[in-house]
Amino acid sequence: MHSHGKNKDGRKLRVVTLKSVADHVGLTPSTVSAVLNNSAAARSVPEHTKKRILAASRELNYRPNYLARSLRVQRTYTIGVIARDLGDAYAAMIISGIERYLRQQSFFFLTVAHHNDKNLLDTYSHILLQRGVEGLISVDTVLGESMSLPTIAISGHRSIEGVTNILLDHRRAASLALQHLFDLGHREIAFMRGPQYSVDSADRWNAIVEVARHLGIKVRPELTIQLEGDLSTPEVAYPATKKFLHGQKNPFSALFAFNDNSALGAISAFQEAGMHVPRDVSVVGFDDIKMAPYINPSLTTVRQPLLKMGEIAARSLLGQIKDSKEYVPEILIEPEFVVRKSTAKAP
Amino acid sequence: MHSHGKNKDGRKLRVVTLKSVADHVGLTPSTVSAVLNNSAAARSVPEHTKKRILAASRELNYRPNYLARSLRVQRTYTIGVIARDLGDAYAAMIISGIERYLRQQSFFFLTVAHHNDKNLLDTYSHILLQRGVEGLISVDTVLGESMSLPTIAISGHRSIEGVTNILLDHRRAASLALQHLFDLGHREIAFMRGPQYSVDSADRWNAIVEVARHLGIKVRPELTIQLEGDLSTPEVAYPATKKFLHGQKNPFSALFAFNDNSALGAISAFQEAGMHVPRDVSVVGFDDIKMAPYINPSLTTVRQPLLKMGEIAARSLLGQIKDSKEYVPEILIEPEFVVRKSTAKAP
DNA sequence: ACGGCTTTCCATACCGATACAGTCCATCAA
DNA sequence: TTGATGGACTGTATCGGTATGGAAAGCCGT
Repeated sequence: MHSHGKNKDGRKLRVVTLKSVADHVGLTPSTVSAVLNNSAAARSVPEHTKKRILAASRELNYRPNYLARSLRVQRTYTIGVIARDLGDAYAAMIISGIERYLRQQSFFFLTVAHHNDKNLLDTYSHILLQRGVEGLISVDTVLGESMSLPTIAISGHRSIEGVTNILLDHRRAASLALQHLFDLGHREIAFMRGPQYSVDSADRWNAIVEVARHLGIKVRPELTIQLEGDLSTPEVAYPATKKFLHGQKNPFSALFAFNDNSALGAISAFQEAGMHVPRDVSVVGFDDIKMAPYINPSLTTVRQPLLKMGEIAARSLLGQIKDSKEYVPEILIEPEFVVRKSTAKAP
Repeated sequence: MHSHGKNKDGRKLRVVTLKSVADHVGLTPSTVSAVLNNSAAARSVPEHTKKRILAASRELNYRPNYLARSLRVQRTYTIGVIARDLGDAYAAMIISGIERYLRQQSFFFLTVAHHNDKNLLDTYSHILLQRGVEGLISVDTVLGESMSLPTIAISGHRSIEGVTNILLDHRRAASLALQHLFDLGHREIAFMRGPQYSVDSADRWNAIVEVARHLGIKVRPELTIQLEGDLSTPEVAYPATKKFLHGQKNPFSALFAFNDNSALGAISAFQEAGMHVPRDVSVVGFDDIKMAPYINPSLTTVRQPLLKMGEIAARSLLGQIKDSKEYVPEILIEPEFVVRKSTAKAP
């Protein structure tokens, strides 16, 4: 049996505590603490004593107890991250971006996934609070009213007093995609609408409608594919597209998919129906996932800088926590457009 | 400006503490604590008093301070998850599986990413310890010697006293893939070798070599593609495969890729070189990522149940922590084989 | 009337740190 | 001799809970 921090008797192994360091140098915990934290009181401690303390602390390999310290100073250097699901690439990339920034700032994070369950979301918000997180980042999640902590919502799409919204400039995204298709001569374009639960869906859709009108492109209900289900797999779009194709009378020469995954599902369906992409139908994706250049045909898509969005969220949150920077209600992220081989001149 | 847990004067908002509940019912914190925790001492508290306390606690919306309680009882109900990178699908799926199990058990987890940096890994192990995690799960990471906590290594591939290794049965995986190719008539097969840093690489390779010998398939150095870099994108394999094809004299009719991503990169390279998959060359992947059925051609692959592996890791860890179950040195996970359209009869 | 037994609740120590007021001693000026 | 000053620490409260040995009050039997 392994020791697991206890000795053979099953008793807890004595850990190095502030007191043990103090005993070791023949001083009190107060003094040692003052020196180790280089606090105001440490000014009156002579250099040689400081050296002794530091040496002992290193020798004994002292590590302050996080719980005790946090309890005392009321800081945890921890934030909470709330996402729908941790397995999909969207959340994973954002979390990765968050991690990248937090790492530099020596913050940590607790992650929870609410799986579209309102109760779970509520419970988790409370538990995270209880655990002393100093701020929250939510990912593609509608939050309840007014959090009692600094909060950043990534693609939260709901303005809540005190919550900073980080969102992609969907108008610009729609504009990039549609202008590209327009320039290639496409006029009859099919569109995908994301599922209700994704808060990105509505904004994206509104932007599309607006930009389309501006360009004189019609958004026909018959040419609209409504998605339902898990966006993190092409599966979401494959059957929907098949159904859409079945008995489709209106001609169309392009599809603006909801994301790269759904683009992939749709392309599968098109190819199966004997349509060639991009000769017969052009397809534009959204996200620019890592695979996008390597699928066949490589995907023209709107790049959403997820890693960056995560980083910006973390930076902005810590700005409020550490430097008590004023909160800004909204941060718009600029998408890029990547032209590859899934789009071509309209036939 | 939002309130953020403080009132307008910037003073801390009074939180509901055990003491405030006690004051409210005219008892002491001890009594209230005993009742709320239904501890041994609560047996001697009469029913009506208990009711009063419970009611007050609910009315005031009392939530015990996690830090204080944890400090006292020396439990945090938190584990640490150590991965290389959080952005790639491999880690994301495993973490998702971990989350799924922890959720049921009301445990939480802190995540750290070491980015192949040995120092960072060491630092993080210590910080996680310091933060009182009750156990660790590492993902595709070589750990140092003997952790002082219950530890599960997913694809850690190194036997360390006290650490439970969870790993895919690579022999079985290789056998499934190679037997399939063999049955299709392939004899000259190209193989990919994963990068050094991934601890999965070596085991996988050894399994391949062994199974190949058993089947009478030659593993030629000239038909081996060594990968370096980020495994989470097809990019890792595309240039390597191009280079491999360039001036390749030995004929081959199939490729066993390192994972689905690299399979995708390789297929891209093949197609660009005018080779048709699977007519000219069959490709077998590894992992069965969500896209696998939807890429073109859909991918024949070894399915690695990542979600399940995460769950099993979490279950096994909590088994040791909560129920002090005996630790087992190794848990072997069975792969499945999924036949799709990237493999065909040898030409 | 008095020791013993319940019943009901409380005082206190403790977890491991930090913050701040206070003590003790030496030195120095008046 | 006395008071002031400064240097080098220490004592104690505190963060917000939990565990445990008592303690006060009432009742009972003899």
